This record gives sequence, C-alpha cells and structure tokens, in this order.
Amino acid sequence: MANEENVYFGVKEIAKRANVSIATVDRVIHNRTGVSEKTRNKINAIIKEMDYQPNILASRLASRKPIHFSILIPHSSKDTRFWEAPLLGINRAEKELKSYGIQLKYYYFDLNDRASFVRQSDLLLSKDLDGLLYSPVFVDEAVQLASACDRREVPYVFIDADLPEAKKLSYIGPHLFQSGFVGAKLLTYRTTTHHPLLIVNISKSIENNNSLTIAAGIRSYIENNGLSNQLVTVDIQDTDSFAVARHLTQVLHDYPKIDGIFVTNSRVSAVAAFLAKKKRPEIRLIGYDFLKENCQYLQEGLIDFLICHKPEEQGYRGIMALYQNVVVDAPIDKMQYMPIDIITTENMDFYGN
Amino acid sequence: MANEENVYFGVKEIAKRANVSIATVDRVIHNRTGVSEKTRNKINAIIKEMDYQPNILASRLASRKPIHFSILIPHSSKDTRFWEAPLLGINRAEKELKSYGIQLKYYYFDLNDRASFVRQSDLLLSKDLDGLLYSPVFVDEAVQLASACDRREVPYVFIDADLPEAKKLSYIGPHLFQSGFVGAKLLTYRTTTHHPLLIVNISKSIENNNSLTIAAGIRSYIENNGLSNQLVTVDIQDTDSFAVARHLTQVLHDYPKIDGIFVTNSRVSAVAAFLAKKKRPEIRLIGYDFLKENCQYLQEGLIDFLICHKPEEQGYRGIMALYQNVVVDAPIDKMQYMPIDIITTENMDFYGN
DNA sequence: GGTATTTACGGGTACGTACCCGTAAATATA
DNA sequence: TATATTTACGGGTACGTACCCGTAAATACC
Repeated sequence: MANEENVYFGVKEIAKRANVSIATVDRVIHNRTGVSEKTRNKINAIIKEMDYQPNILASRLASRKPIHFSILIPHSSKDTRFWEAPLLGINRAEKELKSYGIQLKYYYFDLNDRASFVRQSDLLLSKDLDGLLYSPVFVDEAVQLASACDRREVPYVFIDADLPEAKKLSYIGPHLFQSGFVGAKLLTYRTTTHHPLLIVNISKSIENNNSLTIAAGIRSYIENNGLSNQLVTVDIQDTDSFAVARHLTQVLHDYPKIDGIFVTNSRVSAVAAFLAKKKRPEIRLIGYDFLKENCQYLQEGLIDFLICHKPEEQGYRGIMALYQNVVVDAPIDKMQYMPIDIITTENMDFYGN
Repeated sequence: MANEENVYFGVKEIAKRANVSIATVDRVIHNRTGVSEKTRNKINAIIKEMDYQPNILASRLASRKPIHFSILIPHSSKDTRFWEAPLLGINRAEKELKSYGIQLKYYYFDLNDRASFVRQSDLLLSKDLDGLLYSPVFVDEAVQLASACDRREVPYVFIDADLPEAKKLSYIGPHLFQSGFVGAKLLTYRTTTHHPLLIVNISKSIENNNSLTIAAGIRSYIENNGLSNQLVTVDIQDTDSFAVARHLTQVLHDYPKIDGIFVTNSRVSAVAAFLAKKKRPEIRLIGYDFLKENCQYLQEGLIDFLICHKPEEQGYRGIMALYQNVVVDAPIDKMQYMPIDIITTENMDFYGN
C-alpha cells in the first residue's frame, strides 16, 4: 500500500503526534462531538500541516453502511431510445463503484406524463438518499424535487437538461446554443445559397425550451456570418409519422426553396423517412443523437450530420460527480458542458456513443 | 459495505462451505501451491457456483506491496506539444489509482533520437515492473522492448501508434485509415471542384508509416465517391518554417490549382502560417490535433477543420487498461480505436481534449 | 458533601483479503 | 523402524479507518 519508503501518514500517525487515541482523531475528522476545543484544534493543525489524505479504500471498507444514490430519468420508449445511452453510462459507474459500497436505485418516469414524475419523486424521497441524479424535464415538478433535496441537504445533479436557478451540485449536458451554432455552420457550409432553412421541433411536451435555445444559436450563426437565409420554424406536437408528414408537406409547400432542415432533437429519423418517401434527398438534414435509426439514415445519405453530446458519458459522469462529492469530498465543476460531436458516415463506426 | 440484506459472499463464506480455512481458499484464488487437487477442485467449484467477486478494496488494502506501472513516451517539446495531452490523462489515472497502491514511473525519450528510447527502455526494465504503457515510434527498438516484456510476462499497452504483430495487451489510438477518410470528406464537402488536393507530411523520422495509412484513407474516399481530384503528396523532413515554406512554394507553383491541403499530423499550424503569409486563405486546410497554435489558426479561419483522437483519453485509458488487467483481472479490448473528432471554430470551446 | 450526569477520551473489534508462521499428517530416506 | 523432508492446511495478524462501548474526570444538582 504505502510505497517503499513507507511514507504514508494515516490517523495512527496523527494520533501519535497529538498524544491522543485514534478514536479521538477520528472524531475530529468526522466532526463528531466529544472532543475538547483544545484537542480539536491541535489535531486539526496536525492534519493540515501534514496534508493528511484519508485512505478511501480503508474508509469505505470499514464503513458498514452503504451509500445510496438514486436516479430519476425517463424510461426509454419506442418513441425515443435516447435514454438508453445515459443508462449505460450509469450502469458502468455502478459497476465501478459497487465494491465501494455504493448502491444505485433506479426510478423511471414517462415523458408524456408529468404525474409519473411526481409519483417517482415522492417514492425516492421516502427511501434512503445520499445523492440524486435526475433529468428536470418538467420544470415545476423538478423545482419541487430540488427544494426537497435542498431541505435534506442531499446533493443532486442534473443530466441533459438544466434548471439554471437551482442549487444543484452540477449540470451535465449539452450547451444547446453553441450546438445550434455548430449545426448552422454545417447546414450552410456546403453551398452558400441563401435559401430558407427549416427548424423542426418534434415534441409532445411544450415544456422544455431546448428548441428555442438551439434556434437562437442557429439564428446567431446566420447573423454573425452575414448570411441572409430565412429561418422557418415548425412545431410538431404529435410524434407519429402522419403528423410529421402532414406538417412537413405543408411547410415545404409554403416555402418550396427550403434546402436545409435542422431537427432540434433525436427525432430526426422521422424527417429523414419523410424525405426518403418524397424523394427529396437533396435537402440537407441535420439532427441529434447517435440512435440506430438515425445512423441508418446517415449511412443512406439522407441525414448529412448528426450532432451528439455523449449521452453515455453524461450518465457516467453524473454518478461519478455524486461519488466524488459525497465520498471523496472533492470539488465538482458546476457546469459540465459536453463536447459537441459531429458524426458523419465516415466516422460513425468509431463513435462509441 | 454489503447491502442491507447482507448478501455479500466473500472468502469466509467460501471457506465455510468448503470446510477449510480462509488461508486455503486464498491459496486457491491466487493459484498458490500447498493445496491438494481434491480440495482445490471443491473450492473452485464453489467459487464458480456462487460467482464470487473479490472485494478489490480489501484486496488492495491488505496487499502491502505496491504495483508499479511504467510509462515511456516522447517528451513534449516546442516542436510539438502533442504529448502533453496523453500525459494529462495519465496523471488523471494516477490520481485515481493512488490509494489503490498503484505507482507510476515516467520515462521520456526524444523523438529525434532513437538511442534515447533504448536508454530509457533499459532503465525501466532494470526496475520493478508490473505493466508498461509506451509509444512504439521506433519500430525495431519497440519490438525489442516488447520481447523483453513478453519474456518477463509483463503486460504492455501501445499508445497512439501500433505494432500489429506484437503481443500487446491493447492498442489505444486512432484508426488512421478511417481518419483520412473523414478528412477527405471534409476537404471535398464544400464544393465539388475537381482540383488537385495536397497531402503534406512534415516529420523528421521517416519511421512511422502513419502518413501512408492516412493517405490511403484519403485516396480510398476519393475513389469510392467517384471523385477525380488528383492527389499530390509532399514529404518535408525538416520541421522548421523555412523548409516548410520552400517545399510548399514549390508544390503550389507546380500545381497552381490546388485548393485543399491535408496535413497528416499536428504540424498543420506551420502550413497555416505559410498560407497566412502568402495570403492564400481560400485554400482549405485540414490537419490533426487540438493544439494551441492549431486552434489559433482555426479561429482565424485559416484551418477549416481539425481532426483529433482524444489524446488525453488515450493516456487515461492506457493506464486504466493496465490496472483492469493486472489488478481486476478483467478482459481488455485489444484494439481500442479512439473516436475521430471533428473540430471547428464553433465547437472548439467545448472540446476538452 | 454525596450522588447523578455530562464531557472527553481510550481500548478494542470489525470490514474482506493477503500472507506469515506453525504443525499434524503423509511421504521419502536411511 | 526411526528420522528427515515434504505436503496440506489452520491460526492469526495486518492493512487504515469507522465506530461501539466503557470509564475516569469534570461538572451539575440537591
């Protein structure tokens, strides 16, 4: 354990130098009662002086009680498989932390049913809870949950979406504005015609303003680069293919010169399917996330680029942030923006999520 | 540690079920001598049956002797700062594994001096060695080192470059062919003129055939996509700016229609500087690696794209692969190709190496 | 002044594994 | 058959920390 020179200083060494027992040192380290001010100060001084680093291995081993982290995310549905990836990352972290006595409890809610979010929130709050990772898609309800955690002094991490005003431990997810910026570049890079561009938002819940932020990024790019493309926006609140086809037919009729489409979430495959059916492969198409359907269309050339924010990594980091904070007591970056990955036919094979 | 239901099975439980002592179980687990065939089989059966997973925490804690991993990589020079990034990843892994009793020893060699590689190899082989991470840029010497490790049964991992025939634990680095493929797409995406494209290789050592592999990828893309661009190649064996300027002036004179340049390594900034000086910003330029100078030119628009293979991650993964193999005894992917990241002005801010 | 309570601390055991040391039984050697 | 050697195994301690329990001393209460 200690290296050859045997220079590891532990509680034993502290105790010796302070002329107290190990138990007393332990009390000071864990801010427990039963130590006189004088002794406490002396021990703290020694700890500071020799820059004592506790041995996490021994600490977790000796601690008989497990640490509980809960996860509250949408369940992955046929509607969108997006949440499979963060879950994989969470599982990976779980495996790694298992022998540290860290236990994860999973709770899932339905993206189309805000009541399910509340139900699961209540459920997880009724159990042991030392840390929470969740996706705050329903704003009001998510704020409630955050307050409950604040009251209990339980750290929580947001994944994939943010509540800027909450006292979270960390936000882990995309920088949507910037990601729209990247999308706009890719959409306008090939030919600088000044045809209108279409921004498509396919989503049942009007809740998140993700698409607005992305659209703002796109607009910003167009303006900053002196381009004059008109930006047309369409909101499609039904996720089935008929609704998508209907809306798109309409808007392409109204703006026949549209030659580029940006879909603000992972449902870009629905648009690709439409373009395939209507034989409009010349329209450039960009959207989000490394899902199987999307990759399919990428390969067929109907989707030009996919933008991806490492969903697997998000899940992994979310759990690790809790671990680092609760167990290691290390400082955590409050805003962890993920890389904005650009995926094409050519590099998709080596993009492991 | 164990969860509430106390369902953790350890050596103690195995010992009980086999009617032997903990020490005997330990002997079986570590393949030590002093156990009869009969007892050994019985214990192995029980271990298998209950899918025993050793507690790494306790294991590392109880083991008094540290594990030594060595690293042999080029030192980062003003010539190229590329190796700073892998080093950061290695440091990150080191921090994480420190309390596991894992100790790293760093050895650096000079990219322009193969003797320094040999010297450092010999040095590291004379010390404790439980695993080795190195960059096999000098082929013959690297093969020698690999054999030495093979003889001692020390696992070794290659980073950033590969020796296909060696018995490495893992290769962690780019898939160069594919990465050339991506580069060709980006270079030809904007306008499909069929002007000649220039492939530039700036490197002192003729050693690695990296540039050949990359060029093959580019050629493959051009052919597969029915493009007719001529491919011009130039090798520049002096890394100073004069040599670069001289060669480029010559080739641009010989092929005045060249409108796209691909640099096969991180020295793309030298070419960008040349283009800036000659006022040729319209020539598209692509190269490798997220270095400060390169990013500068990316921002100024002289470099169109940078391709990057997560050098920090490579270092981190390299050490972790050794750890997983030596300590956890987990299976390791033999070929770990890194993602082919595409960096533009727009997403560079969130590319954390 | 005597008893009850609190404060301040030490002893000691446990976590799960590694490994040293001791020893009875089995086998080899004379 | 007696002694030396090997084989096969158990006891027990240590790793560094957490935390229970016990207790002398200090303080409070009547």
